[in-house]
Amino acid sequence: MTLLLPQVKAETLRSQVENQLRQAIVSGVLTPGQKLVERELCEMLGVSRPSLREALRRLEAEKLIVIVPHRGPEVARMTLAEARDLYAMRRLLEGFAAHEFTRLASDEQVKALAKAVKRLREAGQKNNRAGVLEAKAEFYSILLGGCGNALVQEILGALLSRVSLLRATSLMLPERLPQSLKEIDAMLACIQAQDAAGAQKIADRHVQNAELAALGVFEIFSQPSQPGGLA
Amino acid sequence: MTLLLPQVKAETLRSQVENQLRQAIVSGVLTPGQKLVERELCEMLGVSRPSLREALRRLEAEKLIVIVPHRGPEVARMTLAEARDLYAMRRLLEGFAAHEFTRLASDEQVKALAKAVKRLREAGQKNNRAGVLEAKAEFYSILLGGCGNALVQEILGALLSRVSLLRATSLMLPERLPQSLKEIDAMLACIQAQDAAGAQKIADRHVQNAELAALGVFEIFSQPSQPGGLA
DNA sequence: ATTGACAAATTGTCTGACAAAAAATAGCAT
DNA sequence: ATGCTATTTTTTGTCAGACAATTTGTCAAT
Repeated sequence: MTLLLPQVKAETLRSQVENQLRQAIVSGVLTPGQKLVERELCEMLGVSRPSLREALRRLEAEKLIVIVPHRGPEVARMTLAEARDLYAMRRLLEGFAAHEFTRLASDEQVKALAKAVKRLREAGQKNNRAGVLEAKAEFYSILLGGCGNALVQEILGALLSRVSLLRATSLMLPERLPQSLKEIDAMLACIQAQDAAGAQKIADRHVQNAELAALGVFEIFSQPSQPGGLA
Repeated sequence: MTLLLPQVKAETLRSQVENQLRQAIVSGVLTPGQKLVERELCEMLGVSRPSLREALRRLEAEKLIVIVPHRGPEVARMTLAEARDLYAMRRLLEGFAAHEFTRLASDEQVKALAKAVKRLREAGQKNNRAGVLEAKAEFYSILLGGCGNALVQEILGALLSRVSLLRATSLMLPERLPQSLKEIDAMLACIQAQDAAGAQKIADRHVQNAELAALGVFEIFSQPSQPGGLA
């Protein structure tokens, strides 16, 4: 009789901690290079050390944090080389996803994608930052969900999380959005025209342009990575 | 004065446990679907539950094990669909690696690759199973190390671990080795001839053929996945 | 055979503890 | 004051023990 709407939690405490920390990292509340002290996080999140440490291990495996033995965890920092590698992977994987989506997606999925693009454009015109991010997430969700390969979804999802370790990306949005929208429109057109190769090429170039924009400001925001700075 | 060869451990206990379990899984000592009971593993490895559980979380993030809340961890099983997705990724990533290796590798790296191929062929002729696996690992290590993208190395490494969850791969070796060697030889030839596109194409086809061989025997070894078998 | 209640086993989580390593501090010599 | 060394403090790595919640296994009753 006690079952009207149970199943509301169903989530283990550890996974909640994991999600909170992940969210804090990708949203920039915890910044790259920031040291994470276990005891502080425990108090902050209201959990015990074992639960916290298990969550940290997951995030470490995702490369969102780095744990040096006996020195503790800190939010991962990305070097320029790592950023380049990451964008190269994105080009490969997003190109693949666009190609396969074109081949395999149902009419409904294509329509849903078009709808997401429309919402993206509207949010962009209104300068609605949160709306843009949301619509973009929706766009990726549909694209990856419809490309017929769950692994791409999994891997690219992890990569996109890591992208947020570059402070550049969120700052990049304003200027590049119009150009970005044009590229996405072109991609959608190819998809609707069943031009898989074209969609792939555009997706590839889209990421390439995003890379140029992001890495362009990389130097400016370059964190004091190694203590080798000379006078 | 007590320092002739310290630094032998330098490794945290948790990471040792992690490595031992990973090794046990990829080598088939722990078989897909096998239930892993925490207490048993603790006794077996001589560590406490917290250390073990942290190691399990890492392996869970690598998708080598699955942990269902309140039901505990077990060695991951791969469905046919997952295997297909995985091979599609391998085609993409190994093709990319071959392409970039051709472009970027130094003469020394190309020579080292040729040497690894030679060792692979010799081990194959002697029917030396362990030698083949070792040479193949060496081959991949050089290829990925020389492709100029550490991320590919990281991701493909994880994928190759998962491949061993298909019992097929190790059993597949005997018959397909000659054909496999021919393909690798051809790839090496393209690399030496600076034909990046050719090397990529061959790498792609190589993985495709491996997929056919592996998935061909998939049905035979198909584990009792879901309890939905009807009479 | 199916169902249901009960018992056993296992996981999720917490507390407390301690050695070892790293970081911070103080003290000393220059 | 500056730089180096030694000591204290902090933090992590690891363990033991405990307990509630949940799943799994057992067994009787219909």
